[in-house]
Amino acid sequence: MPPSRQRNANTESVDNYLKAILALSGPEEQRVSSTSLASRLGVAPASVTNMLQKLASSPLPLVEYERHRGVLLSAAGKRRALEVLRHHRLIETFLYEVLDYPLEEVHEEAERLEHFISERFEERIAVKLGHPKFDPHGHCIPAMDGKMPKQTSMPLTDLREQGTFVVDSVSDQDALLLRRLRAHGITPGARLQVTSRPPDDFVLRTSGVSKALHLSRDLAAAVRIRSAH
Amino acid sequence: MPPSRQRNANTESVDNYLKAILALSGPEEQRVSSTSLASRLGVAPASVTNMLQKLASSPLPLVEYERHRGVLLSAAGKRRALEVLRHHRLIETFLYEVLDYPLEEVHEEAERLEHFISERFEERIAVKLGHPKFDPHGHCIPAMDGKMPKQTSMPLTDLREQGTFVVDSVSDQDALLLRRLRAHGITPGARLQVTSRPPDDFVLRTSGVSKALHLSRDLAAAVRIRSAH
DNA sequence: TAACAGAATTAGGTTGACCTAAAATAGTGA
DNA sequence: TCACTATTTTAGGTCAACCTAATTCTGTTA
Ligand SMILES: [Mn+2]
Ligand SMILES: [Mn+2]
Ligand SMILES: [Mn+2]
Ligand SMILES: [Mn+2]
Repeated sequence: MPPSRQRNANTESVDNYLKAILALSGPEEQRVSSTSLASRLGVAPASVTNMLQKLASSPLPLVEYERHRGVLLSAAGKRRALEVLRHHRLIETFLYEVLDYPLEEVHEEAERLEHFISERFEERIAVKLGHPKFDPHGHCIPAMDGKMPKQTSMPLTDLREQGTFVVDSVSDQDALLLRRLRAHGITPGARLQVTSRPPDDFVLRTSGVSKALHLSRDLAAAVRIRSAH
Repeated sequence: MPPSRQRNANTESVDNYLKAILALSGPEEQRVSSTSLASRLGVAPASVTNMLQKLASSPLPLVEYERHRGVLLSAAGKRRALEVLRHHRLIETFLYEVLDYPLEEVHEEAERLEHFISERFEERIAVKLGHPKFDPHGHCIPAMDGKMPKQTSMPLTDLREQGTFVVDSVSDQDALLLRRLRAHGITPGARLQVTSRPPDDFVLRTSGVSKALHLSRDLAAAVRIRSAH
């Protein structure tokens, strides 16, 4: 038999599918289409269909799947997805806080390691970090029991009015965008004064800086904000 | 194409073969047989033959292989094996020093993670640890350029005379043995007074302890000693 | 309501890493 | 030197995770 490294008989690939479904189904837990999964995972749609059929028809199904109508995580699938997400975000925090990684490099490393650390490793870095609630991008870290508070932030690009806000989080998906945001002082917790009428244009002022700055749409799309309490 | 995670197109499996060949060929770099590899790696001999043929016949061969006469690492193969061994031992040291793992648990975790950390991760933990020369079992850590000082220690079971020695290193292969050794105070650096005529019997006295202790042969085989300078 | 576009699935590969069983080879000692 | 045994290799699988190309389904729009 081939070696089963994973405790739950989950492979790296399976975990990545589950995480992708969790991310794409959003807070309302909508069904996720094969194509959206394919494009997020960088595989062919046919590969997705295959995998979904397998995940749905195992003894303990990880997804609910109906042909032509997309997938949803089952209870077991969601549990596992949150476990992997916890790994991911704890590792990111660890790399940033303990190993002094630059913010834009933590994601790629975490994307790999999340699948291979033991429960002991997870627990040890959590203790070392003082059981953090947020990762360095501002994303919240699922608790050990899978609990995660509801999102209260909104995408900067959804903003319809001027005002002062706080950067809630930045997307970890694109290292380049992330570096550009950081260069502009846009990191979680930073104060943002939006001085133009979105969504056409994003003219803002950050914390101490007097010069206004203009954000391109793709940069703005990577930022979530909340009211400046 | 399947995703190529590894920088050198080396897979986890290939790395494990290279490391096993390095370990089994010993300081004299003797040829290694298929069966010894099979038993160390826990795979069928036929699988080993297959893999060796592949490793030997790639554009940049990682091993020198002749049917029925065993394998040797090529220069490239040895370089890679030492790189992975460096990962392994740095990770062990890191788990022990920074994450407070018990000694007997570091090996298993390192055995997995060694294949998945980046060069950046390697460099960062090395810095954090102050570029350590030895892992917590007392094994020496290959330098970045692959250099490693010659072994000067000997197996406790090779001892033919009484005397006082220092524990050089303990084997990391068996967690249970390791725990028993630790319970007896036998850890790298400990002083050992051997009071019986080996190799029949291993009666010893450790550092502060007055009571003599009798070591079984399998425990003794897991210990390497050097003269108490 | 029929046709069509786009989404999704099926059919039929490939590749890596393993397996078992059968065949071949090499070293040994009668 | 010949036969026997232990080692090693070959032959012919499996399984996971991917692929492309062909086919089928669905929701919309003429
Ligand atoms: Mn991943
Ligand atoms: Mn993150
Ligand atoms: Mn390994
Ligand atoms: Mn070690």
